[in-house]
Amino acid sequence: MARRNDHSPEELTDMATRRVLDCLESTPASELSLRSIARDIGYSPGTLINHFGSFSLLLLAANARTLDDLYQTLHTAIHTANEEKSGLKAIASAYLAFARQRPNAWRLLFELRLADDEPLPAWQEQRIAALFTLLEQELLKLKPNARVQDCQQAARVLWAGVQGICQLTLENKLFSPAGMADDSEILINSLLTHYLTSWTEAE
Amino acid sequence: MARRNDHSPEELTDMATRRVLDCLESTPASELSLRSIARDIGYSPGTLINHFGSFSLLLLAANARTLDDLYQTLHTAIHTANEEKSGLKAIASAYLAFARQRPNAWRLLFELRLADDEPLPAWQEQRIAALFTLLEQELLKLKPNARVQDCQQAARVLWAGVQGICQLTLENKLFSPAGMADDSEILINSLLTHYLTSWTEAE
DNA sequence: GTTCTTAATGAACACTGTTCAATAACTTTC
DNA sequence: GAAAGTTATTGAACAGTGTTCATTAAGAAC
Repeated sequence: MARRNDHSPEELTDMATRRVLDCLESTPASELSLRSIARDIGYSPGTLINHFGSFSLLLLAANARTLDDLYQTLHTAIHTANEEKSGLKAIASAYLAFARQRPNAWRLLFELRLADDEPLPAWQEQRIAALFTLLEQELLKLKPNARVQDCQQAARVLWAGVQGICQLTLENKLFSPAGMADDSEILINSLLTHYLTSWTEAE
Repeated sequence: MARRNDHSPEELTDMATRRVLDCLESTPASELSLRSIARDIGYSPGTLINHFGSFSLLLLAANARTLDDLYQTLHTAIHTANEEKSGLKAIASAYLAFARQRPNAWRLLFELRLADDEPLPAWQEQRIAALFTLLEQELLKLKPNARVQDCQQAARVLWAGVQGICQLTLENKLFSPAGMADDSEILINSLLTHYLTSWTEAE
């Protein structure tokens, strides 16, 4: 067969990544396949490989969409903060809700490991940096005289901590004994409250 | 071919799981295959399926060994604690060292997701419960009048938090800006110090 | 020594991601 | 407008995957 030209490259990217995310609504990432995605959008496997470079890079392109959605979600969540619920807690809640609502797409964000000779593209790093900036700004509000480096560090500790809680609860790997409050919302709240109490007071 | 009987079932389990862990020393879990493991130990793929039930369950059996090693490591680490380094920090350090030393085996502990109709076997849950107990005991030492449920909850928050830090640094996904102290040891220390400062004082 | 049980197998199945020569539709040149 | 050049798309082939299953023969039971 020969060139068809009934979709532009941008349209192809859009169709393929959208199809990936649609599948992830009901199917774990491990059950996706290049061939089924190609079949679904009416192209051959080779076409997708030509376009994205590899199946992994197609998934990475889908991750970019997820990251954009996530950024939007967290960004608007900040405005739901009030005197009882700090911006950071609002962000964390929104993050947990996002992970719960789209567990497969969210997991793929962290599961996907590229080959060592394929470094993470710059556009992906920028998206993640933007997320961290969101956190750092909130931390600075909480402790206006904090050093920039301390905010950066605390942002990473909290991010990783919340990430761990979301992940382990999603996978049911916290094995909470009966009688223990184990809603991840409560665990996250405990993490933020205790950490920030000491962090804002320190020094 | 017919039955060989030159290895007992226990020996077969031992050979196969050991081979899996040996491979993980130099190869990520995603590159393992049932067929290569079978080839390496001189059996057919079908034999391993007969014995373990599926490739995933073979990996799960390998995870059991890793969990046992991890428990031993953490258990002995407690004794390195002194007045400057609490038992919890000693455990966290040992945990990080373990993850760094055997990243592929450590990752497999969390990556492996069984089908929904294959619940985690009891012997696996017991191993994980033992790890949590280790933490809860240390927390009780730190705050002798704490309620059991609070120790259980704090153990899970800290475990998940340390887990998140280990994972994200191992995957290089914290994108630490220049000038920020980003050694995971420091991040973990920040998490434990701040969280525990507030937690032990609370109420 | 014969029957019964069962561990182990190779072949088959339906997949997978990736490569690549062949193709035909567009684009450019004359 | 026709010929030459470019390139998106393809099907077929490749080497691999996990799993199933009838067939086999060694060991156990009688």
